[in-house]
Amino acid sequence: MTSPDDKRRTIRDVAKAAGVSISTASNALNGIGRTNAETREKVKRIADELGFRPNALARGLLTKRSHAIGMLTNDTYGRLTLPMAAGVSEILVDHGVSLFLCATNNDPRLAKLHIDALLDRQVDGIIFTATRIDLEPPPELLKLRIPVIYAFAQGPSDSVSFHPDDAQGARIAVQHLQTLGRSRILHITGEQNYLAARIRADAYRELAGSYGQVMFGEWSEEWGHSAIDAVYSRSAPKPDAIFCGSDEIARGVIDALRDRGISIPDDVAVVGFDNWEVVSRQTRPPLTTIDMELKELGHRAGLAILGLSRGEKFEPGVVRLPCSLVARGSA
Amino acid sequence: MTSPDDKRRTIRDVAKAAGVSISTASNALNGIGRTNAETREKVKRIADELGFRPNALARGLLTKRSHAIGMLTNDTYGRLTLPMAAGVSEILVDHGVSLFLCATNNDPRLAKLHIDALLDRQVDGIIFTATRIDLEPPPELLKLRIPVIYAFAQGPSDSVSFHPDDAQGARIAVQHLQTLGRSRILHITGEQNYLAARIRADAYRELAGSYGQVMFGEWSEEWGHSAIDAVYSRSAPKPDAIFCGSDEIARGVIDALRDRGISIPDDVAVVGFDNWEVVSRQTRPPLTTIDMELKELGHRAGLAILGLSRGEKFEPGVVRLPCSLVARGSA
DNA sequence: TGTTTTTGATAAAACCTTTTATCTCCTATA
DNA sequence: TATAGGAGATAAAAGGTTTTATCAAAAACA
Repeated sequence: MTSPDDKRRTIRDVAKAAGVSISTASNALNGIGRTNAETREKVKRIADELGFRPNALARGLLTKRSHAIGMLTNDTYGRLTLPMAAGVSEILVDHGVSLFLCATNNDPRLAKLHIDALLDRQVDGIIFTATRIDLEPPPELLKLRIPVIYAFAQGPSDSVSFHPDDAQGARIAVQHLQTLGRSRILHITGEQNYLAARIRADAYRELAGSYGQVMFGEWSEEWGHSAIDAVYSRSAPKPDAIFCGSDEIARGVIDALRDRGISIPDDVAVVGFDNWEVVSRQTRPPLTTIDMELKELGHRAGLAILGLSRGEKFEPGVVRLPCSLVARGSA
Repeated sequence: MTSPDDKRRTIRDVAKAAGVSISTASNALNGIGRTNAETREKVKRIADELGFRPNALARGLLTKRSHAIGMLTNDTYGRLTLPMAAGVSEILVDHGVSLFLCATNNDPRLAKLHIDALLDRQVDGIIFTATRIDLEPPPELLKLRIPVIYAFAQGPSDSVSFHPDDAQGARIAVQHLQTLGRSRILHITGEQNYLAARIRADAYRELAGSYGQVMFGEWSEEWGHSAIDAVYSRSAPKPDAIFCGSDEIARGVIDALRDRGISIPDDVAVVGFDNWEVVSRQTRPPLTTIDMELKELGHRAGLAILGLSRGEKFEPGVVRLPCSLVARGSA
């Protein structure tokens, strides 16, 4: 005598308890085929009573759809990746699809290992995410039989990628400052070999007028500091607003300005980029900044991979999702 | 005529190409049963040439081991969770086990949804992680047939949990300050209703001597600020060192001390807690702080769940993993 | 030479579902 | 009345693997 909870119930148990065949039980539960409404209800009720849940492995083996997708990411500390993963997950769970998380640490060998494992598990698709747009995805991804979506990363030309609209984000930042009456707007940003930094800088230049000037440097608070030191140690006319390439840079900028007794936003207005709340909420004053809507980006990527895995077609190319401005005290 | 890469190769293809039966192919590939060394090599070679990889669904269906485990987490912004997930993943990938990531957003309904999905997929085990130790895990976890590990979270008494050793972490912080010759050490920390905060505070009190004083507040930079304001607006003797409950608090403390022209570490030494590099590397001076070794915690949790899923036994209870001190400029 | 072991290989069952093809009743039509 | 058609149910195949039981041939033994 074994206890009733000893092992999982199978559809065979349900069928036997309902006094029908396995196929009838399956049809009834899935609501397909020709089934009498009465038996259908009975089977469903009994399945419920027994706590029956179909074995996803068996189902996937037969239907060739595992209802799982893989997400490849190259970072571990996750300021960019995790919001996206949360967005993806939110969409998937609503569709009964689970998410494999694979951290590749930028190691091609590890990436291959993970991709193989995902294929072995018959995932319905793969989302590749990166910490910067212009990062090469692992070559193994290019020739798969399953769909691949690139989020915050650049896929090959016939693939579909989702990026934040960096140019639009830069524009709304500059326009916000101009609406506040600022005309001498400086742009302090990160490394020039980041595509996103160049796109933002270009968009900024289009609007900034003759005063416009871009200072490339690093993605660090320290660089924000030293950039301000540089600006105020030269004789050129001083800015009345600064658009920063990241919240961290903005934090350094704000700290440096405060050290000089410059009032924010009265003397100089500051706008950041990222809306990384742990930074942007903690500056004094709190930082007005650009939000890349990473969770929404995850939503879109999730919907896309679901659609593709069902055979829907998507226009190849880069989809740029609009950024939004979060107004706080600094501008 | 279909192209050779049209679909995945099955073991049947390998068997046919090698001129052996399916069972022989299986035995050869897995190195079990009685197989001639020569045929074994041949089968392996041909499987390799064909790029054969076994279907994990079929294998899991039969062996009842899916070689996948689920990780339940309640946060989305991931400062604590993601390093742990990376640690777990590192261990698992070495053992050919994949990781389902489930973000529950602290929503019990969502947690149940995810747990059910994991069970349907026949995961070999579940790791529950949280953002604070004293957070109730979802009740569904308590009565599963598969093993559950609690990481950074408190399971029932017969379960196995992994926590950072908060008491030891607090002790090495205080001892470090004392080694530097400081005797008036203050403890500024977060909310008292966090168990971790209370444990650290208790350990601190044991060592701090008569000057010892704990200021509970919030886990924010702002609280660090206002705590310093409070300390310096009263007439009591001033501290020569401050042990902070988080790096964010420490950052607020350092900024406030600098505003007052107090030199760090000469006048006041500061130690943080978390080693959240984006904060601790950016303070001026850089922050000496306690690292909870979250990745190592992930390693241990991963090894534990692997062991349990193979039927090994683990002593129930809480395993406390030692923290380490990272010396930078502030103390 | 006849019998028992050992070796190597295989057929078939099993895992749990879904789906196709079949089958049995009934009812409606000619 | 004979036949066609439809409703409802089912047996069986399929999916890809592992494993058990079986089998044939070669080797070892008496």
